[in-house]
Amino acid sequence: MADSNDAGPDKKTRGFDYAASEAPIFAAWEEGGYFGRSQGHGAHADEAYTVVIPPPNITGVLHMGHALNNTIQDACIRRARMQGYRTRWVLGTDHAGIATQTKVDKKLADEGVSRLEVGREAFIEACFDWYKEYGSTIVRQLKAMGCSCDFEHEHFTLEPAYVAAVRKAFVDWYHDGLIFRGKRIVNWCPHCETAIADDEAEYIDEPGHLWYLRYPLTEAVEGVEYIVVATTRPETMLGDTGVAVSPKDGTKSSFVGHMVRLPLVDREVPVFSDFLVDPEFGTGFVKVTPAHDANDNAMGARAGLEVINIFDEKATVVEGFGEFSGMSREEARQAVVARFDELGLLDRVEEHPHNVMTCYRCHTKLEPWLSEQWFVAVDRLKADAARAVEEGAVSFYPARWRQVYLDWLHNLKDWCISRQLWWGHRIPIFMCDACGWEDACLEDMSECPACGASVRQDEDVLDTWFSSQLWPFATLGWAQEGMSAPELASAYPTQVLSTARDIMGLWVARMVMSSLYFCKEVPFRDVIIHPTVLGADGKPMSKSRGNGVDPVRLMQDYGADGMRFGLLMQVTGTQDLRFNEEKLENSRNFVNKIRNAARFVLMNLEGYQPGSPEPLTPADRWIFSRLAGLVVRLDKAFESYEFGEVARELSVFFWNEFCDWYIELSKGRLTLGSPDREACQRNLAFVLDVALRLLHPIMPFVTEEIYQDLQRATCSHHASPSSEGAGLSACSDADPLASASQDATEGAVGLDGSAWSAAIAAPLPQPFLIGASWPDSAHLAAFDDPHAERALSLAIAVVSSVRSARARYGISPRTPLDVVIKADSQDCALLGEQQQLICGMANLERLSLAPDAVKPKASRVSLIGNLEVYTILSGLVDFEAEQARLLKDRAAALADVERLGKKLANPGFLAKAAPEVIEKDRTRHAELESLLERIDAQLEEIA
RNA sequence: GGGCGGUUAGCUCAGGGGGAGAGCACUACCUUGACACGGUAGGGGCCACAAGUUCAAAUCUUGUACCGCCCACCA
Repeated sequence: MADSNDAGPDKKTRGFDYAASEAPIFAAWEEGGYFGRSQGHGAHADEAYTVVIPPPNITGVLHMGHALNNTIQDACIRRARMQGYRTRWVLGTDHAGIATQTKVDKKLADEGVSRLEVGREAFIEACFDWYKEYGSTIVRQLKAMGCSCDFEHEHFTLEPAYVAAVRKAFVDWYHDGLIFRGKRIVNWCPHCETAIADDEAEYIDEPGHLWYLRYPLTEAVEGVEYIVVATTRPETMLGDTGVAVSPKDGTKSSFVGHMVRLPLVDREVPVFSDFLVDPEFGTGFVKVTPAHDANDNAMGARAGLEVINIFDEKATVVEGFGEFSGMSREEARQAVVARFDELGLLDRVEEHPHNVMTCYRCHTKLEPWLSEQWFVAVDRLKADAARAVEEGAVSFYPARWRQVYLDWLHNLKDWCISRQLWWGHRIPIFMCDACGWEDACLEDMSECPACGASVRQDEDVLDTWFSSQLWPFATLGWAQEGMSAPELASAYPTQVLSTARDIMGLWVARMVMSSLYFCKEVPFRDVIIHPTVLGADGKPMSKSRGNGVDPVRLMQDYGADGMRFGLLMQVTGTQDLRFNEEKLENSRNFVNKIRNAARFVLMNLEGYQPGSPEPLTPADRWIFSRLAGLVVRLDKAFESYEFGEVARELSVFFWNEFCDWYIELSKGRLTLGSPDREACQRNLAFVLDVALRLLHPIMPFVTEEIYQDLQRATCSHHASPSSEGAGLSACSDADPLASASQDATEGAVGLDGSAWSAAIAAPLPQPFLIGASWPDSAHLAAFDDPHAERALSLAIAVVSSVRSARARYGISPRTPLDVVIKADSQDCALLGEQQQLICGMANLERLSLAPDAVKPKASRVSLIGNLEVYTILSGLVDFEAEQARLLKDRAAALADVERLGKKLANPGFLAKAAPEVIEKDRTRHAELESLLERIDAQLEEIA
């Protein structure tokens, strides 16, 4: 079939059609109305929990970063929904100015027309067409992932309400003096013919040269007739209007105030000093070109230098420069250098690798270019944005991003917001050429309010981030109703924002700035900066590297659940995430394990009688206690957004505790006629039910599917298969939760019963797990049982040691064995309670326990803490192997005894260590010593 | 040039002041009525290096090396 090509060579292709099983579940949620603002229940019924999605670009398709980020958000929102918050995950896409314009440009070019030929209006129409055709791709992919966004209210940064919001923001800032027009150096892309923000520029390392040029002084200074400047861009000398030296450089102070005669252009320019000059670099003399370098511009402004622009918008030398006029940047460079050489003014040339700024879209080298642009003055805004974080109104996870955010703000300069594009929010500035009137207007203007002449609107559009910064509140009705919009009044600020670190400043900080200004409120409480997903080679995924992985393919191969779990498992505090597909195999296997465990439980529920879970056996008490502890740990991990921790806890509990031990221990109790079969059924159903709830935020599909089956299987009335949904209808009046809840209200229910119902029962029976309640750790705490946990861990150790003995001596698991355990009376009692359990799991004929037991003949000993476990080996025993094993154990024990002995003989340790630590080490030392003695005794017996 | 992160089993990575962990891979056994995308039992590591703090360091501090990311005005 089709999957044979792109599946890896060593991949086991099972061909399970995950999409076919997941899609109907998603459809059922959608029909059930779970994706809008949820109603809320329980303690948090009045609290809103809102998340806004970082709007994907309409040019984008789902990549691994999205997959991770949206899994994180969905996990948060699903858990919150289950906890009873009134949740809503706001969805939408970004018009992505340059990115989209580039795509549409290309599309038109393929059709043989240019943007300029079709005109502005038609071009924008073509962009909207493009959006309609491709913009929803990523939304479909989010659905495939199981994301529980509010799909019915999808936003777009160029929808009418959003356009109004952007316009209002611009007008308000303009009238408050925060937006101004200025002639400044911007990063200009001569290919796209637009300004590019600093953050949008990409740096590439390039081999280059440092040209040393001689500038003759108009009169010699201390016998020196010319000075030498070093430059990587000799062509810009055409626009030089000064030469700067460092004020710290005493050797050059005598030049300050003198003039040099600039070659080629016959211009006299002054030598002056400025702190920006690094005396160590080059010759210490810096040519200053105020029109073509940001630093030079700053220095020029301080020194009052003339600003001479030598390039037009295509970076071609403008008129007035003789032979150089009309040349490209590159031609001009060659020509200038050649002329200097001819004139004997080229001092020398050095190799000089350097960073050059390139356009992130077309990778043309950017030209620092003086042009008229609109700016946002950030000083006032950034102070508030910094304070919000300093005072804890916004928290970062992991916390160290806080400093990165503050540093970014600290270094923030005025923000160039105008772009010379067509696709985007057009700047709402209207100008009258007749009388000079100008204003920012909410409504389009056609005639001048001052003189009645016709007005024109600024041609430029706004930087995409200008609109993105309004995202959290522009999507909630701000433009129309301000802060009294229902969603803003009741559900703002949003709870958590999850994003990649590369847009920390670009987007996160700007949202804080704009929200504080317009809403007088932070936009979100918590910011999750998730790890960057890297390729298997540890490098960022990219097409050119070919190390990319397609999440859509991953969902085909591992299911959405498998991908989600596998991704979250790899989220650990701080790191980049080197994506490891093996982990997905692992989580797919986990999904399979869950399915099979559920199948086991379900196939054993015949004759199920509803009722409360009762911890009757040590195993029951143990698994209930583990479950109670699990919920506490999960809550803590979720609250600190430690998703890897969440995934690991779930896996250990479900697989290593529930499946490996509890289910195995249940098997004997489930045989027909077993006295506690019904209790065991209820307990299994209970643990499975709680586990499904805990797993659901990460693995929504399987858990929902099983939940449906579990409800049906535990439904006492075998309720009528209803007509709703595609086979997912629930028997709502007979699910285990409803039954439990009824039991509880009938009174006279024991502690455990009420704990169950309080812990998991929703106020109303929930037909879908997505709407069921999150287990309450406070109520489950009634199941906490350290005694049972210790008892089971002891029993597990005994069983493992017997199995180990079998494995070493090749004794079949089916051969029953006799075991003698020597233990103190306390442990004897503990193990005595679990005689049945141990015999069952280890397949023992007889198990005897006594404080004074002696080693039986032909037995193999294993020592667990204070226990001596003698497995009687009736069959063939290889005593040499046994001796080797004992010798190895002895060496290990001896090393530990010596180390601990030294420690305990250390007066410093005894004086300063915590008493409980000393006590623990003493105990362990004693244990080890007795272990050694016993090993020696064994060795003697064998020898 | 600044800042941050990483260096732990063959591989990918958790953990984190007092007995080295997981998954994969590997070895042996097991097709047992949930699951071979499985089970049981194993083998495998002076936790990058060096100094320091401490009674005690894989864990804290500092430094070094290497890998990676982010920011920056070196003409």
